[in-house]
Amino acid sequence: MEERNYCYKYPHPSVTTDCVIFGFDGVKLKVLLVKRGVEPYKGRWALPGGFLKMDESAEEGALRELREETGLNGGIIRQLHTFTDPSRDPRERVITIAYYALVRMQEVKGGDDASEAQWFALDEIPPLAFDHDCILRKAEHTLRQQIHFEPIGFELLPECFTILALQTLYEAILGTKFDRRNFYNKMKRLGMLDPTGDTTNPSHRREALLFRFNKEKYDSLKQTGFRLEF
Amino acid sequence: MEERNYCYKYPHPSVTTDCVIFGFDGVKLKVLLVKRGVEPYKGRWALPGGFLKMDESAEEGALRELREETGLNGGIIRQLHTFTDPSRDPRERVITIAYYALVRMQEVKGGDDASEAQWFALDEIPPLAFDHDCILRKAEHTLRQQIHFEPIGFELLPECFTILALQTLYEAILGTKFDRRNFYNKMKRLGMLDPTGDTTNPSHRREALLFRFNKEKYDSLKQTGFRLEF
DNA sequence: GGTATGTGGTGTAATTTTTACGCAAATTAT
DNA sequence: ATAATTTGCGTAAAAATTACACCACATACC
Repeated sequence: MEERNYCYKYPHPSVTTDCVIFGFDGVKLKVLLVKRGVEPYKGRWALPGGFLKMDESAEEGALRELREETGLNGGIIRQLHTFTDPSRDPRERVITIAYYALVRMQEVKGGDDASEAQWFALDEIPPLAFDHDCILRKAEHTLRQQIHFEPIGFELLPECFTILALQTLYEAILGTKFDRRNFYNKMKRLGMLDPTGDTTNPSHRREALLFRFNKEKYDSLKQTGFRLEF
Repeated sequence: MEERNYCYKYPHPSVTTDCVIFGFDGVKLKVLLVKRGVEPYKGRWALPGGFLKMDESAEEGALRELREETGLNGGIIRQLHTFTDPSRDPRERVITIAYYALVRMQEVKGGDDASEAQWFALDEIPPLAFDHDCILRKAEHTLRQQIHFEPIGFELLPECFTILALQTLYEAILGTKFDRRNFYNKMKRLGMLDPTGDTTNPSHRREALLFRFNKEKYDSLKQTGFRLEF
């Protein structure tokens, strides 16, 4: 028989965490999904996540599930929203605390053997388990809002990048186009990009300068009441 | 004996909601607190809130608790953050889903007889129960961020207000000072304020024009990719 | 080699927005 | 009446945004 040793005077909901992991392949924004191995929604793609343990905070739980399911380690995750629709899980009352994160795809071993984790472009998302499409849309929206204030975009790029790569990323997130030269000038004027001195390997026509994000400069600018805008 | 009829295979945390209710008295930002009548923290001030029922969403639960504890009815609440520190409640594992809202103090019957609810200025907050001071600080920060994008400030003002009242509110929220004439010009240029034709009663030197927030105009402007800025 | 072509870095003039004020009318205390 | 305050409106200077022009570099092709 099944044991049910945890008893309460009043009913308690289950609590899970889910993570929306964004990546950028140089052209498109991508999201990391895992294939569910158990019911319900067995075989469907879903956001990595799972049940919260009693001795860990939600953030710790989300990071643990992420490590277990995708091999991703550490990194910064941000709380997105808590989804509480009483019928969002067909089994029982489950509320989920959703997080989102931005990672460098380059640093994640793609298509691992054991892992059932896979990157999907945002315009090619398969049907998802539970209300995960709703969570994903909320994360997209929040990312778009957030990028106006904080330089979180740099977390998606390799340490050294060209201005064009940065512009392409911002265009992918915001769904707009910028004038190449104005974008260039704006980034230069903001002064948060340090030239590395290196250039790209000449796969394209002309070599482009590589830059690095200067977080110290950003932090000092932020203190003097400055706003990152796009 | 105490009954414990709700049993699970794995331990479940308790889930509560808490609300940070902001008001504006024309000079300062205020927060609505309630005095706890039960242990733990009996007699201390706390955010209105309570345990989530199994058949209601967190938003519904937060609104219900708000009604029960402060008499406040309806209105818009926004999810703030979910607090999950395993030791944030001395009794057992409790996570809380925090909301915040902006209400017109004028429409709330102040100092009710039965109710133990009371407004406090943000710089005169008493010691709070649990981690409620942490929740409050987070709400302040989020409000400051939010006010840059959405015209939520109008929810704190009476339907008709002077430009000066609006400016005082923005200054109270953001902690800055604006030039009176520039603020005036900016609001006029944005075109979201409709003159009511009326003026204030002449308690002050000169009568001031009363305006009304034009939500339709704001919505149409937002569609054309406009940004509210301060 | 010489020419065409796509890409990368820099500059600049026109326009718009922000900032810093001036000023007069309305109202009230003295 | 006079002084003091508050409100409404305007305007010139500074700064930011926008829309481009221009040339250097690297490759492809003849």
